[in-house]
Amino acid sequence: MSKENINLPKTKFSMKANLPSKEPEMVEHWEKIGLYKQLRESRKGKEKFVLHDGPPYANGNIHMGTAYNKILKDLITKFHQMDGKDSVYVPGWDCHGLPIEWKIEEQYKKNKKNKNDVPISEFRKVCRDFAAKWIDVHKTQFKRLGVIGDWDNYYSTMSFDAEAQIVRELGKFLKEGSLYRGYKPVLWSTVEKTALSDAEVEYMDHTSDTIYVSFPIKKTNIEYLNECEIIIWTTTPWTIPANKALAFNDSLTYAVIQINDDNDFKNRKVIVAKDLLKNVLEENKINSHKVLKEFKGSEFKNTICSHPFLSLGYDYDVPMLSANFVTTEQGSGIVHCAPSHGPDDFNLCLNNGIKALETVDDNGVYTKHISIFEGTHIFKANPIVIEKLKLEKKLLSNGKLKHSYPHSWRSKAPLVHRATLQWFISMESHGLRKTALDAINKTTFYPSKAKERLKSMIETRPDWCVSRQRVWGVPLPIFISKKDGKVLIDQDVIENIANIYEKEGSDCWFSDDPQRFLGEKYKASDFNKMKDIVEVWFDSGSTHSFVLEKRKDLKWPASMYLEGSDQHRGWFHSSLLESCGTRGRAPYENILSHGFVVDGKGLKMSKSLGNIISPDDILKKYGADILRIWVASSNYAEDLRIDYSILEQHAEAYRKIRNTFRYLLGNLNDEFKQINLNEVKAEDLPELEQYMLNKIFDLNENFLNYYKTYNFHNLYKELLNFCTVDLSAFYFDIRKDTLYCDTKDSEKRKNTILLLNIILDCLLKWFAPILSFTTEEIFSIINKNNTSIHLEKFKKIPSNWQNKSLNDKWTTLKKIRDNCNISIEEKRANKIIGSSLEANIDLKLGKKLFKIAKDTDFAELCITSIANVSETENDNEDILVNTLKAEGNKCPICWKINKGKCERHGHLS
RNA sequence: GGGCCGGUAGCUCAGUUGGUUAGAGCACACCCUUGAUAAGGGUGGGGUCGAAAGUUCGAGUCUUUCUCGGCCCA
Repeated sequence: MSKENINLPKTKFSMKANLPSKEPEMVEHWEKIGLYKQLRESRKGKEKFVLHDGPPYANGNIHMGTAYNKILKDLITKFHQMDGKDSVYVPGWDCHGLPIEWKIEEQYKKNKKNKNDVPISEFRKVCRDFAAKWIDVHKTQFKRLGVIGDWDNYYSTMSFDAEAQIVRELGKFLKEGSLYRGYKPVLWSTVEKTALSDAEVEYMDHTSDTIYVSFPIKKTNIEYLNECEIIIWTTTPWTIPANKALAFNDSLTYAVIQINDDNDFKNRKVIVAKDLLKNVLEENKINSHKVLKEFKGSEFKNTICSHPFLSLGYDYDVPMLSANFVTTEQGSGIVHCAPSHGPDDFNLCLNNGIKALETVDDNGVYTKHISIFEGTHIFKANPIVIEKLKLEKKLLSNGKLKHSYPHSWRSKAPLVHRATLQWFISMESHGLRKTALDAINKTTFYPSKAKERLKSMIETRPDWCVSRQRVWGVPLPIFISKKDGKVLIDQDVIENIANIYEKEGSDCWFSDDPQRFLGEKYKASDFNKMKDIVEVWFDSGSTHSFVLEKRKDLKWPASMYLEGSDQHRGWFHSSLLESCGTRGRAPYENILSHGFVVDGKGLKMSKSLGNIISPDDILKKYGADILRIWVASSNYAEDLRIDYSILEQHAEAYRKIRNTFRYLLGNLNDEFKQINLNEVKAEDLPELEQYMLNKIFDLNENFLNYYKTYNFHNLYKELLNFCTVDLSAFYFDIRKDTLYCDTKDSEKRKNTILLLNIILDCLLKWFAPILSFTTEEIFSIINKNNTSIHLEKFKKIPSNWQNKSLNDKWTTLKKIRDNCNISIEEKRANKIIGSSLEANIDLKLGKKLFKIAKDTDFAELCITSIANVSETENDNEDILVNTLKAEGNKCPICWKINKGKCERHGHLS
């Protein structure tokens, strides 16, 4: 008998995917048909879902983290779009900032060019071109991942309208009065007279003067602390004149000791940490001492000391403050704090109401705030400080220490922490912190634990420092009166500047006559123009204003912000503060934060570990759809593991899914027929088909629930299991007989074809957001009109497909089927049979089960030649299966073994 | 060093308010099939739930400590 008499599957849809070569063609196709535009038109007027893109930095090739982020965004955008919404996605880029500035400076260095010889506006032009170049590179790379968005009308923080709007936003804080001037320590080079960023600092060995200094206790709640002196140790004696506080650790134990040696400190009572006592005694060569008392650091609360230079006019209080940065690594366990000269010191003092002052000027010379030392260079001050401490009998000892110390990369000069004039947005003056915390409570977080993370950061963060002493950024639009040092606050000036930027960008701030920005109301000669730029977090924190609010196709607030969990301190944070400060609420309704991409063992990717995988590697080897499966199947609430064995697993799953589609297309001979689901008369179909409709209904319910809660890894698992368990191993396997061996006009076969059409339709749409390329490939086979799967909607599944009692019944039938398979397997292992069609099964069921299963054709269900079902005497749930070798001859068409004629095909045995 | 989060089969993930013998798919092994064929089916092995201690009649689930990892901060 020839094969022409049976209906074998036939399809153009190849088993081999060839994604790396096929996908780029699809990207072109989407571009050619103007898919993004069509998507917008197809949902005109519908409810908007706006996922506002967090701008990646326009620098360097994309890595796994960026690829993950963009694909996840694309999944979500597509899910909402297919759910019928107008799901708009406008990609953006973050362009200003130090990393680019730094890259350009490096290029200059290579070409022996000096940044300072180049006009700022020219330098900025090079930065601008650099960012633009990387935006182009990124765009191509993101499109290759299958990400659909408004690539032609992307946003960037360096566009003229963005720079203009950033000025307007700053203007709001300025007008309100929450933007203020203050001091903050930065790493400063007194040689180059400039602040340096972390990237410009190199650590080298340096020999410092060290001193042990005593601070007499002036006021205390604890009796035994009276008359005692606190001992501190420092490697920067020149900061002593700037001292404002002392820091201790609550949890450390401290000791009061009396020194008996015959020197300045004879009979004086000093305090150091117990764990450091031995060390202090040795270093200060104290030979004779007595421990008088031990106590917990927490007892220092409310203690106030006086400055060692008290008699020289340093007559202010030096409070003792609790700080967990105090350790017993070295020193005395109590740290001297000069808020102008150390970040720890600065923050601790700031939190305790002690403001930093400008104690040292650009050149490294003490200012008028430091009496006695005014005019002295700090690098020449150490011997003087030591000398004066000795005279005041406050110096326990001094010495030298060679240690790692920050130096300028260029001049190699040692750096110092120096308080500099900076601009801050106050968290308190206008209730910003409270507004932000309220806004967090009104936002939904995925996963929910992210809420606490953002909250605790907002609760404890200091005022927002928004100024930077750099050039590649939006200049702070601030003028200061020469007469009284007051900040010029005038909405007209702000608007004037913004209008200028809108036309030509912000480069002109550095080159043009200040009068141009001030307008006619003020005289430029009366004002100093600020040279600082705005820190880039303010740029990106303002994207909601110049993207969401300004563009007609978007909405404010965004439906969702989605970024890696590091952005709790970054974009989620800055956007929240900016928006709460200017608009009183968060610029987003939902936040989704995802973990970090790590290797297969959970370690972060690094050059030294050699575990880096680039998106490009994966695209070349597997294709974007495999990467998209990885994104969909991973749980973003945790870190995202990836290595080649994980990818191999997903590639395997992909093949399974692909073959599921291939079976559907093959048996439909690529002739898909759109079924109106509401017209399907479920009750007229065989039970197996009814059961499958019920499965589709259930799956669809789960699918929608999972998608609406952004639970993609469970959603994908459901879909995959449906393909493997319900379709491939069950429905498809059972219905092969009907599809291949029944005539085309058989009702049963027609019903199966109906189901295949329905399943193909649903499956294609369910998978489309994830397998963007493969579903498009299939769609192009069954739709000749040059359109796209992504313009479709999810199918609405009729509720009458749900059939709980039938589902229960078939769960039982499947259990019986499992038992049959075990029995068949036994005979197979014993070489009595091979194929299951070589078996007949004799099934004996307990009364309960018999009642359920008596009308079921187990030959069909278990793919055997014959199956008998009978009842046992028991009332229980017995399942007794006896598998026998089927006797007779094999029908050449359906391969069933029969003693007489084949029922369907009539051939003689 | 500090804060937060996490660790369930080789892998990706389930595991309700603490309650039978901790589940699924993939991978693996063996077998069948050769009419989904670089496919398909069946059966099976595999886990001291990161470690230890505690609370409890009972702990993957609660508490503490430790350990490993990630993010942020210093």
